Amino acid sequence: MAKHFISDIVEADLAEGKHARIQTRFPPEPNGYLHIGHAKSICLNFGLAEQYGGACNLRFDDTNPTKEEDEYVQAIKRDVAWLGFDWQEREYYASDYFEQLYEWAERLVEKGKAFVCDLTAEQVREHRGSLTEPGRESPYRDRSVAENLDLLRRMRAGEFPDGARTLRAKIDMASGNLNLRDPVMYRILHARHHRTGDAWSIYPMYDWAHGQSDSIERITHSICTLEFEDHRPLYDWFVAELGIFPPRQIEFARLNISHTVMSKRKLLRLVEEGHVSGWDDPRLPTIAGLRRRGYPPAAIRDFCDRIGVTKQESTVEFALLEHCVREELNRVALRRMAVLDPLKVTLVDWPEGKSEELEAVNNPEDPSAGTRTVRFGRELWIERDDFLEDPPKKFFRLAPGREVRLRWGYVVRCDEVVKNAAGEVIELRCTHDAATRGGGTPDGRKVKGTIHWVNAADAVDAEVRLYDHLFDREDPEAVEAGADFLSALNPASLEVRTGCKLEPALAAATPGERVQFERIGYFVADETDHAPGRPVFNRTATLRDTWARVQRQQGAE
RNA sequence: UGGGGCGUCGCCAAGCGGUAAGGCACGAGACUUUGGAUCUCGCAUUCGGAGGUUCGAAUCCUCCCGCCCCAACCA
Repeated sequence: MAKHFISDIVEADLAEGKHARIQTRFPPEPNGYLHIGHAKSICLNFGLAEQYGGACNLRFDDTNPTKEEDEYVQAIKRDVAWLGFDWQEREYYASDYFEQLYEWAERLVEKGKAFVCDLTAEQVREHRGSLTEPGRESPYRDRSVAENLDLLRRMRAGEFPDGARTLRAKIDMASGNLNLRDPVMYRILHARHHRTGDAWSIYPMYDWAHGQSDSIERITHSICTLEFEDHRPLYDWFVAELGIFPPRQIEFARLNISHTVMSKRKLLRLVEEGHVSGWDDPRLPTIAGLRRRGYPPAAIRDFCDRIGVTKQESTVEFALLEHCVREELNRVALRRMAVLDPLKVTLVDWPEGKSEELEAVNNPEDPSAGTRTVRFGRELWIERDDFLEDPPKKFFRLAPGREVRLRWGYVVRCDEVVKNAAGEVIELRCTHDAATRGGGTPDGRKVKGTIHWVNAADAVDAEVRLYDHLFDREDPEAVEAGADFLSALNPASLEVRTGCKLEPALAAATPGERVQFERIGYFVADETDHAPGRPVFNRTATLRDTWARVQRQQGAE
């Protein structure tokens, strides 16, 4: 795992003997699905624990029953496990600590450090002051301990309606740090909680629950994102007033990636307004989406390792993520042949009804992946892009009178181009060189081009989904004045192809299986729609395409 | 105009007073039965700016500039 300022801190703490072992935690709120930004935090927290011989807890920060659901905790658990991390029996919930939190709240009231406030939400806001002006103290700030205790107990007992009162910490209304201006600890909420049901009518604010939850779990290094830096003095204040175990909070910059959005609010909107098919839409940066897109967990972990951990706000190029995916898949994905846009080839010198079995390598990067047999016959499908009637310079594929090698098959020459009434090419009539079986050229001649193909007699039809960036620009927020990020949606982010031709081995793929379609890209059998009788593949990433670059250069000249 | 944080190559990111790592991207070449992969080579005389300290500064000091976060009974 990479070295960074947080691992430096951990190493120093361990070296000084400040801790015998470290304890971290990943604390999601179960109000949405996890995305790759969370993966950065998961890899960091679980990674540090693993690297330094500590442990990492999975704790759900479920303090707001109006937004949280069990569906989300299930999805989060599945995603963390899929990423390759194990929290063992350490699955905790902030709601498990509600009783302890409440006891501590009474203790602060008794110490005169918290009070029940009757101000409305709007009045609290008015009293808070502004960024440049100090706030004003609540008129209820000096209630007696006895009255505060009585009111707090009645709040808990459910005697008051939602929003009628709050419990507030008594700190400093003049602080330059707004978080210290008598922050709310409890609000009245008659809402059913996904775990505690109707047991509570008051719920702790995140700021009141988080630090204490860390303390209860004896978290040595409480790692969070930059926006909580201002909250640290408050967390430290609570812990000091309570005299409980003090976790050390360390903040790092959250992950941003180009061409996509990462905020839960925006993701929720894309899902709810139907701009994508759901939380697991393969175009989304959600863990579920990346999984369905075919991204291997190892690639995501590698990515999180490479981007580093700093306090610098940054946006990582999508290309780096894609590089990690390709690197992993290149190593492990079996090669298969599939034709996405079929053009018929007939070998006129090949006997009708005759077929041969050829041996094809499964993965040139991994000899242990072995070989498979592919059937070759008189009629074949090739990629329409692999033929050009009037080829430009540097085009190495098929053209009238030209030779090309059919991968693992024979070298063939195009003798005749058949067109329909509209003038479109509908078939190529070719001859093969019998001496080139398997693709070799015994006479030593160079055949520059090699193209993929599928035998028409046993090709399997399939649906293939081609994905591209969900947004058409690096920064989806960089839109015309008055427009929002939805106007940056890429209309071509999904292209569904049907009637694609697959070699038979692909029809047997299991959902979630990742393969390389030779010369095209990496694909995955869709985890929910793919079935033996109805193959459906999603494009994970294209292969690097040097020809496309050459074309761009030629076009630019 | 209050508080907090950050400014090193197109994008990430090392560097912690001794004279700018690495990755991605990009470009050139080699090799190739995937125009894939792989391999070589190139890519910041300069570290937001200006002063200063020092034999020596991205690293220390001063001032300035820019960007981000904070005024939910959200997290």
